[in-house]
Amino acid sequence: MSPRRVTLADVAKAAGVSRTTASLVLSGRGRELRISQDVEQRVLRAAEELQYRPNIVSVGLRTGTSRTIGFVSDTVATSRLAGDMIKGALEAARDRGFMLFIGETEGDAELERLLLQAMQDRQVDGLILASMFTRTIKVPKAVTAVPAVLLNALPKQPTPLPAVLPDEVEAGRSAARVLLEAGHRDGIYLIGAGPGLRDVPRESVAAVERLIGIREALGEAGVEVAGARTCPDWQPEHGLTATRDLLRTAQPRALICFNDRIAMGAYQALDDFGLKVPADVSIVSFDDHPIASWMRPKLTTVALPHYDLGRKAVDVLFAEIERDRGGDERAGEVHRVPMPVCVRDSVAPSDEPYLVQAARQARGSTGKLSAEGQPVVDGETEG
Amino acid sequence: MSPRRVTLADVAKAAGVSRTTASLVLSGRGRELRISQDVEQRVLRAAEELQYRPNIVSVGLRTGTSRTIGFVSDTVATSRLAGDMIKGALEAARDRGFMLFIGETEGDAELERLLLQAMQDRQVDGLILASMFTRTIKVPKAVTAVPAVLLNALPKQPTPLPAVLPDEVEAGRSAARVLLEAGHRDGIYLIGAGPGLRDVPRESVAAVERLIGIREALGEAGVEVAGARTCPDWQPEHGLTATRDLLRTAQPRALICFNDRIAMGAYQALDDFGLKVPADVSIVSFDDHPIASWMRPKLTTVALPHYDLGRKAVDVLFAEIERDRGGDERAGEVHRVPMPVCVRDSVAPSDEPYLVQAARQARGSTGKLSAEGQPVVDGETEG
DNA sequence: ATTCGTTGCTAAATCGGGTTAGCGCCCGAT
DNA sequence: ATCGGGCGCTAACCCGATTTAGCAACGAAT
Repeated sequence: MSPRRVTLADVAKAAGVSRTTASLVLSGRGRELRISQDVEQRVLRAAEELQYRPNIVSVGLRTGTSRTIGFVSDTVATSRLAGDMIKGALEAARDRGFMLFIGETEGDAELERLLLQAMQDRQVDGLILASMFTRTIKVPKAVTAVPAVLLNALPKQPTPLPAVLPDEVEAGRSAARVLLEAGHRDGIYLIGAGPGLRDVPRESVAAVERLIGIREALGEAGVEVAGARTCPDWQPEHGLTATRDLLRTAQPRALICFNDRIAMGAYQALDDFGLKVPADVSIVSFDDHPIASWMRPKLTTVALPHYDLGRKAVDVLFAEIERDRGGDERAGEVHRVPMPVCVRDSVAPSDEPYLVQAARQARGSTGKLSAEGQPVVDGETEG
Repeated sequence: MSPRRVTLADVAKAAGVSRTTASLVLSGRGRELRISQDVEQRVLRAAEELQYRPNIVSVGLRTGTSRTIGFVSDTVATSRLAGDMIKGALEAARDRGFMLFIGETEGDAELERLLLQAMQDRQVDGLILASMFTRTIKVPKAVTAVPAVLLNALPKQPTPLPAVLPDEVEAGRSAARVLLEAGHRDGIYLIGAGPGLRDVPRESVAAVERLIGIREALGEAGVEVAGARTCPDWQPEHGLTATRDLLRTAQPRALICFNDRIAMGAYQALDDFGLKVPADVSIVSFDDHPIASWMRPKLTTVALPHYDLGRKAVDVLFAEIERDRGGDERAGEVHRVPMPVCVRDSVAPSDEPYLVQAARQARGSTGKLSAEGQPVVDGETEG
């Protein structure tokens, strides 16, 4: 085995002082407690020479702190997307000298309970409860004992826990703006969700919020969504069939795909119909999945800021730990992290001059409106 | 704040016994140390009623164990591929009641040193040193103090550390076998590396080993590689250009791509030349990247068993911890984890009857051999 | 009646630090 | 000379467990 670790007692002996004195010097309280310069120097020298490092387990026992935070997620560690969340959290924690415990629950409540217990048995200073995709979660009551933050998730019941989430509404606005700024005003279709706020996959917070943003930004520009196809699950094959279906009856000039996997299917459907991206159809999407930069042409997409989410969660958690120490009570705020646009090659300027578009729109040759003012989509109106 | 945790002293008081007795009963040594049935029952009941859980930090201080292992990698947590490695490790550790510290070094030696220190300060029971892609690494000397295992990596200097790696040679054989069993004997080309063992990307252990396996399996069947294109980096664009280059001069019947990203590029190149997968050209690849099941047709590929690698690393680490306790010395073994074939839709049977192939081969119309018995590839022979 | 051995339990030390209370000592003031 | 007080340091307790050494009570053997 290895040689025994150097302890505070070793340092004290080497410096010819008591453990107390050594402890005071090394924790920086020497000045305050009137330790002489001479002794201070001796202790510091001894610690340096012996390469003393305090045993955090011991400190933890005495002070109740472990310089460790627990990162519990449903399955975040596994997905590349969300792996970046861990990376962000890891680095933010490291900046403060903290380590991360990682745990996955697989959505199993019992496992989650066990995991939270195991972490509290190890005296974690705080917890991050992360979700792989944005949604509402039931907060286990075990977390009340320790400062905690929700990451990429909203509490199902009202709790005083802060939450950190991507700013999906603003992302929706960004996506719309990308098309508007390229001059698109007509033939903009949605693939994956919409046109109504209820036309979304089950439990998808992101879908609703993106949709709101899209409709706001388009609405402010006086542009209507020409139509939409909802996908039950946001996988490439659904993007493929939905887009194929669309192309049989419509001639889109631009697609807003609700994520990159759907966009991948859309690319293929367009290819099947002999349409070129972006010359014939511009595409903007969400997530910035790694695949987005592999597709040809490279996909313009509004990125999920996983890394930033992870960092932010740790920042918020430390604030939470701080105020827990202070004894303050405060309600859980919701923090939104901006989603940046990754401009790549899938959006081209609309070649149709603005005035022509406007005239066409006035004549109502596309983007017909139903009685309720909602775009008519293949006979279905928003519910 | 929360109510104080229940301690052993609380349990002892409730049961009307000393802390010692409570400890003995709860650690299962009651029988052995002649504690009466009555007292045993009282302690167990008290612990149950108070919901006692031992404080692992305290146990750690006394026993020097923390029921925790450290998982240090260059950047493993971030990549989806390798995220599964963590998942496997996580679950294997959990099965034994252990938690995982995660750390990323980004290849920075100083950061690595700090991280290993931070973990040892927290009394980890063992370390897993993981690499994102298979390669040789310099083992930091800080790890000698604690049991450790290399994951997806080989030590640069000889060390007594065990290593866990994917069985790439056998994977190469598997890939070749997939084609052979589909009846392919001619026009098999490699994209990404080869044909010689030195025609590989820098530092790529996987390339060399896959190549060995491929050549062995083909050789045993009396089949020669028809040609190869080496890629400096295994990205889709390189697969695209390499395959395009190949198609200008050759008519492959099957491609062995050295990973799925290359295969993705190959698909596109074949499409450019109007060739269909698998009708015109069969493709088999390596890694089972998520993209493999999104491609159309779905890609047949030999999977990197990330999950199993993670599990295996933990198993080997526990064996290592065990023998460290026993005081045994043993040299670091290399453990190989099988890479399973994912049969999907990119390989079709060769439509050429076996006898015709054999006859053609006998006439030497393809697969010419150089003097050294190596296939001639566009004027370059193996070095 | 003393000695010895079990039986069934507990006091006390230990791990490695943090923290409180207070001990000598020297100096200046009364 | 005596007292008070700042200075510089340390003894001792604490955190929550494990573990060693040993104590009382009782019965059996000498």
